[in-house]
Amino acid sequence: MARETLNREQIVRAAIELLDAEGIEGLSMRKLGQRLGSAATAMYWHVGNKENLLVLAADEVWSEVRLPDVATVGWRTAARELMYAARELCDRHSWLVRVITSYAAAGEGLARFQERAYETFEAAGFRDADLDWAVSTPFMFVTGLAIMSSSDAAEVKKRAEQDAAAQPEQEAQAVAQMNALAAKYPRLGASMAAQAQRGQGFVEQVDEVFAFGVETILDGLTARLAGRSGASE
Amino acid sequence: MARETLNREQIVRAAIELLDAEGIEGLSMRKLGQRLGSAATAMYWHVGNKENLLVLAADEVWSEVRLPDVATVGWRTAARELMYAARELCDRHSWLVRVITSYAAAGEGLARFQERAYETFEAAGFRDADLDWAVSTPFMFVTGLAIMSSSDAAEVKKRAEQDAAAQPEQEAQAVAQMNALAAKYPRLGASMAAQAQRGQGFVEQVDEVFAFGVETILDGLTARLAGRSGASE
DNA sequence: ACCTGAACACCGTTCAAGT
DNA sequence: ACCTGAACACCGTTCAAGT
Repeated sequence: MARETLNREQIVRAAIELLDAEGIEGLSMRKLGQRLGSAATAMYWHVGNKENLLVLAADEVWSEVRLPDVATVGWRTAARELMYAARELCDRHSWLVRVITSYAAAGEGLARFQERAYETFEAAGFRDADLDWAVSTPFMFVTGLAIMSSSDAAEVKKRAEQDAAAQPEQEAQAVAQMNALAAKYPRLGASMAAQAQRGQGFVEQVDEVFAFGVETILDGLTARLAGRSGASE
Repeated sequence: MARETLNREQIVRAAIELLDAEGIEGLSMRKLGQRLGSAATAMYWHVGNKENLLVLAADEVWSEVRLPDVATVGWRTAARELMYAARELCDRHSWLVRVITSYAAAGEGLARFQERAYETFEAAGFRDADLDWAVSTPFMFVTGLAIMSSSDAAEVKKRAEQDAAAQPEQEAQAVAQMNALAAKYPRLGASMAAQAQRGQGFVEQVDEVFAFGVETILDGLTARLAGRSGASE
């Protein structure tokens, strides 16, 4: 616990702990300062500002991710493993996906991950601009799914349910609106009813949606490769 | 301009205007109150709180979206048009994608859109849980891409560049880091160099990435349909 | 080189009090 | 039923002053 001076690494580590524990809205410079036994404003010297601190934290966690060996498992398995690894990372650090604004603006941790992605899709047979696009497509899907299933989202939902439970009048109104929508939009209603009958909420379904989406995209990429001559090695 | 009392619709409309003009960080209850000529706290009676106001605003803009006629254009075209329409909506309202936490928690505007999506993928031949997943997959991709290319992201980037320009020392450091990454991660470096040579930044590429991703996913869904017996009508 | 404390300009939200 | 104003408990950030 004893330490001479603050440093950047230490601040980033503490920020990640706080983010993991309390989510993106739980991080404030004052709380972080308290955690580090410093004035809230001490961090500005080391990390510039809060936004930059978030970028540093995001890059740091990217380097946790385990990378497949493309040469031994083949491109399709490697691509699948990269997608699952990215999703798992977003799951473990629910705030990560909210920090990612642009993959381009990043450091060592993400670069390492991206390089392996390039290697993977190059092995598949993609070249030049096609290669860029093939790398991007799966990770836009992962990002979108992570946004939907981030625990921030889950927390918002839980809170909404608690509020509703606390105010039975509002709860009843929400149910009435749901029923009205289900009646007006029959396919949506049927899907909701089926999910309710299976006892599946969004959380249970999300793993299956992810698996479906991953295979769909891999199939789609395979189809694009097949649509060319001599593209695959 | 003269009006008797505030109402929910009016508040939501003003919020959308403010959000479109200044982005999600430009919306505050105080500014909104000012715009409406009311006390900042007057809105609480009508919309409960800020989060709920954002949800109402998001649902409102969803009803702007134009829906294709599945019966006349066929499922593949309809699916493509739904994806393009959703992306265009996210482009026009850069804050939308940041408000969407879960598609499930929504109202009339989104329900209308989703119903057409269900209709589209049902026409393609998907049923039951597969239908849910087929509907979800494209929109997770759209969401992910919208996140990356949201003008909030663009603004963050622009601001970073301005900061860098103002502080040439930092600028030089950033360039040095980029070069170091490009050297360490050759495929990434090659891609960056190629993009620079083509004079393409992220903004120019994103339309092409989107087009590629859309066709990839449509191909992937087609492949999944073909993998079954009698699934397609 | 590194840190503190006060200060500035904001936030969302509650709530008694008004009409 | 609807609105106001003051107040509370927060924010991120700057900057002079200290060591």
